[in-house]
Amino acid sequence: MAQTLTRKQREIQDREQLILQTARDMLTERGYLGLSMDAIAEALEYSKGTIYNHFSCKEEILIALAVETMSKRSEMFVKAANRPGQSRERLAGVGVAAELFVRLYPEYFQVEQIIHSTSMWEKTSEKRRSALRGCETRCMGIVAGIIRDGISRRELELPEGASPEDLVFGLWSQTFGAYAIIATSDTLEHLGINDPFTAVRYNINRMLDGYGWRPFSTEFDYLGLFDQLLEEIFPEEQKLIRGSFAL
Amino acid sequence: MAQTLTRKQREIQDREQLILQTARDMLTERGYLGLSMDAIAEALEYSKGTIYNHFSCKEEILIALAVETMSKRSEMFVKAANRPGQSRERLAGVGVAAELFVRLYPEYFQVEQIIHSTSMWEKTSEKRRSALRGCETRCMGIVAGIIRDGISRRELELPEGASPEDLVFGLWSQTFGAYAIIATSDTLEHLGINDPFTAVRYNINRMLDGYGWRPFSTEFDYLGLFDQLLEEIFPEEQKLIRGSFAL
DNA sequence: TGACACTTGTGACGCTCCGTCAATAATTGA
DNA sequence: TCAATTATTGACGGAGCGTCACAAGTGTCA
Repeated sequence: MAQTLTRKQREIQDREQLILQTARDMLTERGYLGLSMDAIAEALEYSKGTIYNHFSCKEEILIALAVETMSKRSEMFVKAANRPGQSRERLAGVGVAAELFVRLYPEYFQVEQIIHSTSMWEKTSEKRRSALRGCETRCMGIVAGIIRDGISRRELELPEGASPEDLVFGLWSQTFGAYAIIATSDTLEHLGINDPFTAVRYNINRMLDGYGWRPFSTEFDYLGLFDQLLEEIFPEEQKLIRGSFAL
Repeated sequence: MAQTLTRKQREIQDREQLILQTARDMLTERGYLGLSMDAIAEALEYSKGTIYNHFSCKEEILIALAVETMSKRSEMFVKAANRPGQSRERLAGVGVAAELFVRLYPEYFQVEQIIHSTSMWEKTSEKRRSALRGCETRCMGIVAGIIRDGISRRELELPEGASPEDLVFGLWSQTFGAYAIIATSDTLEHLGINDPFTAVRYNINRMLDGYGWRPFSTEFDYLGLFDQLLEEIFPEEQKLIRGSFAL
């Protein structure tokens, strides 16, 4: 009985994964408007009611997808930040993780923007919302930790009145903004931006130089380090994006 | 007859504005999901068909709103860039315009994100799409122009392989990302970011310092200049946001 | 002025999708 | 075996989009 019960429960849990996977595929292939509860039910050959037993509304599915993906992201951040080295090198590792992430999960930016922009936020459960916030906080915490490490190692001094979080915000906006622009503009080339990913790396290095974070990008080849870290920390993931440079 | 015809045409044109205004209000008040064609028709006491004579679908209204707003933005950019002075000062003026813009039209970020994220882009007319791209290009061109001016005045040298557009991209991502985050997170304080707008100004200055754009922010009080420019270039608009600091 | 062509406005209609819920089927426990 | 509990179903109501045949309004000219 406990046997059967758990089997059933396992079955249900597996189905939840199945639903999410189907939803993710639909979202990737046919966009937000192509994602419908009826379509998911039909694709999985379950009735709509069953889907609703798992997720109380469409938004719950979306936010669940976001949580799934974001939690992968924070794992990648941890992995990168754990590599020993100078503070700014470690931050470069996190940068690699961030860039790799958007290449592996380009649909995430779609999901995130929809969640935040369509006033669906309120309809979602507090549990999932806080899970998502948790991932966000964790990612930011990792970066803030590296910054504090840099300060204590005297590789970086923040000016009066600036908190590590302000710098985190700078890095966050820079990357988020850039990746969101990259993901939503079909072409940046007509604007004269031929290699946006490199431009992001470059601009961030300039900002860190401006903060006086040593060694400066003039003294150390961070751009070279990037590729090196990519192979070193994420050998598996790296394979997946080989040759898909242009996004 | 020409008389009557033009009166009618004027009437129709006025109605177009009325529709857009109503749509904008609805969007601001009740979010994207609260915006419906039926609701607009009812609010204006016209039938739905009449609304559809103006805009062939909901997305057309959204993109029309975006064009309207973006064109205001590019006007503000022009106004700011025309102020004489050193290149970096002039860029600061554009920064003021950009910040003022998001405070005056916070709903724009919602609209832009929806347009790009819901696969509605394809449904809109090429005419409006290119109008929107035009505004975008214009804004970027202004910034690129200032950068080129800085280079020719020898206040800035770009490193090998970097184009002015790459720096424009950095400024664009930084501001876009920051404002998008500000607009969609209900609170940044719990993350330790108490004054995000100042943080943006600060981070951008650091990036420009990193590029070696003189005078450096250590030599010149750009943060003070910001407030000064706000009063000088946009005295009218400034009044509108008085006291609404926190967004 | 009145008949005719043309433009503009209308709202019922068909369709799709969301989320519900009473009815039905399956599973469990005794 | 059978009653209680739990899971599943799909018809249904409701909301919104976009269409289209028809109605109302406007201008033209004899």
